[in-house]
Amino acid sequence: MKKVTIHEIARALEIDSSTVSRALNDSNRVKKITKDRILEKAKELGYKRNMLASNLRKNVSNTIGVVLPRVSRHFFSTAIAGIENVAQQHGFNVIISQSLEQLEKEELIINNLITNRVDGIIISVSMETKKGEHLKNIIESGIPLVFFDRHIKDFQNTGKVLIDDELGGFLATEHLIKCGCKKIAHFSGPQDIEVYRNRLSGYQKALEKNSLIYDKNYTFSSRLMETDGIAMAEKLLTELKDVDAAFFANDVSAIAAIKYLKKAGKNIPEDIAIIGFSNEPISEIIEPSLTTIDQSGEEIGRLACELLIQNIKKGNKVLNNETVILNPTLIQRDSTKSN
Amino acid sequence: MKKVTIHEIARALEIDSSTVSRALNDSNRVKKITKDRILEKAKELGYKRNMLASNLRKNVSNTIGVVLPRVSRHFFSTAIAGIENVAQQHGFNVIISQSLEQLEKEELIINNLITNRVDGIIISVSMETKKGEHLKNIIESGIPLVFFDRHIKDFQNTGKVLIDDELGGFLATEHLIKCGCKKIAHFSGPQDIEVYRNRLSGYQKALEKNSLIYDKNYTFSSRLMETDGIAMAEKLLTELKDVDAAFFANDVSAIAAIKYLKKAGKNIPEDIAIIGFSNEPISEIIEPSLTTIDQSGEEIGRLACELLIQNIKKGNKVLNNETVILNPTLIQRDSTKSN
DNA sequence: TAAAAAAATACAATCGATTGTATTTTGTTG
DNA sequence: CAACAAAATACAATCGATTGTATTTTTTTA
Repeated sequence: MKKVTIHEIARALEIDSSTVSRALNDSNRVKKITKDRILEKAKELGYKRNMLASNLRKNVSNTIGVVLPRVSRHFFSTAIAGIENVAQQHGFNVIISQSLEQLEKEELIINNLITNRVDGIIISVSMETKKGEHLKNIIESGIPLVFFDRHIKDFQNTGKVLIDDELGGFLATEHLIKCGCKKIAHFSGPQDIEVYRNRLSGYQKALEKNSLIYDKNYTFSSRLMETDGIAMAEKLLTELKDVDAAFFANDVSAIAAIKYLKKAGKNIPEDIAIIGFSNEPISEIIEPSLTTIDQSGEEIGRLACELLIQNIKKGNKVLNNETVILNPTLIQRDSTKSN
Repeated sequence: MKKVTIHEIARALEIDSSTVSRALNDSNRVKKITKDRILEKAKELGYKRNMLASNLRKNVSNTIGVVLPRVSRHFFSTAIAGIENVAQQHGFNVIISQSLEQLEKEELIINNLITNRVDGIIISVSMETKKGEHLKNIIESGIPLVFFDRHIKDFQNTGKVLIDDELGGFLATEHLIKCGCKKIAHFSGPQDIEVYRNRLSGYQKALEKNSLIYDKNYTFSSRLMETDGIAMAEKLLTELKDVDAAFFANDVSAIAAIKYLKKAGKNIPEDIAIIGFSNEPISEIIEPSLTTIDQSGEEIGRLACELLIQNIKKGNKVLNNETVILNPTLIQRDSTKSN
């Protein structure tokens, strides 16, 4: 097996390996002619720099770790696109890991990123992540951290790029109200997750502003998977017959509910209006197409990565721990009907 | 900033760093009592092993690189799930990179994986990848390589895990025939891509076996994007009025066509039966739900990873370069009607 | 209890690249 | 062309962990 190192090259040319190293890094301490000879020999031998060694010595890794619940969600995959774009522009590699909403997996991943000495971490935490003990390790290891979307409320010393979920919840709810709905149920996610609390709070504010009564018996929490959507639809058909609109905190559950309600003979939006959150691609395909809130994943990814790289470059200096908040937008489709 | 190394621990306990290293690796060359002292001190100081150093010394990276067109496609994200599962079981990390169907990006990624000394690579190549010069580098660097799904036909010295696309095309077409369709159009992808050629060939074989005439004027090629699906639907409404069934080589185009045809007043499957390929989640959501071919991404990922790890463990020995071929299955839904 | 065997620990080289400092070579100038 | 500056190159330490070998300590055995 090939094992070409700078020492191989040095030996072949009868020069010192330090000169080879400098030549390969295009240092001006090496004469042009020597440089050329070295580069040629390197190509000839099929030399590939060993990043492990280089990074160990330089105490960097040139790599950004991205941790998120799952890559298959549209919002996250567009965020990845944004992150990769920016990272590439600055010469960083990106490694992506999925927590699959499991805290234990997230801990493993984080530990792994730390031991692999990534230069920075961008994270959107799992549904099971309440406190951030494992995340504190990141800070203690001196690795810059940026949250995006799902964050931990009181976590200090990190940048954050968030969606104004309260505004999103508000927009969704007010839209339903404008459609003439009077009794609006809200199906939220785990309440120890900031984003879901905020969507709920936006829902409350919209009700309040429009003089509707907030009744906590019309608010539910679940993990918002497909099965949860079905369970909620079932609930709408039985216990919640007076409800004329439902605001789901994500599209997946909203769509599962729509399918179930249709099968049960309900008309959407006439009998019950439905609104989701996230603007997944399927929300456009389902019939009726789903009114939802768009979060601009690409932009959030881009901004998170820019903030992170800014902090990586600052080194030990005071980091930029600002919180950037993006505005979500309402995408009106056929599952709600404004009159 | 903290910078705890085994030497820190060694100094604190006035022992040698080699003993510390062995203790942390649970070697039986260290007395239980010493081990305990070391582990305790390590925890106290917040020690995190530096994988860069460890991997450099051991000449491994414990990491598998995965290269694929895009993580947002359902097939690929399920394949990732399969890969991650197996990798985790064997103690490997996975780093995922997207080529976004661009050869240039794929080359950058590969180079990067090599310099980062990953232990093995799993790849599904981009649409632009015809020859595999950049992939040869992988082999030359002694890194085991496994293709999955999209591969390069004559590439030697690698494992492959493929879908039997010809069978898939055959199943799809024969299903349409069994539904009583007589005139079946096929909308294929770029013909320089193996998988699409194979699906076409399965289509031909099914026609032949059932004594239907293959007419190449009823076969078309495109990149199978949404717009292509619409263009094909348009064609069905005008030039191809005698067609009573259409086999699309992916779901995205099939769904775009269904939407267009419905809008034009066609009944599916009565007026025209439609079948797709891939079993994307939307295919279940659209109305009528789309009959399609499932590729079992999870399994392909799992098998690819198992094969790769097998080869990684073999070290320098002769690798297992078998080609595993998986059978796709027909998922019957409402866009076709068997009688 | 002394010698031999076994266990525990220390020493030192190593992985491959980088980098501060020392030395040699080349170039410039009076 | 001697003297000095500048350029090019060599030397050697280093990053942090691992590991073969040497040494010390403990245990076993005769």
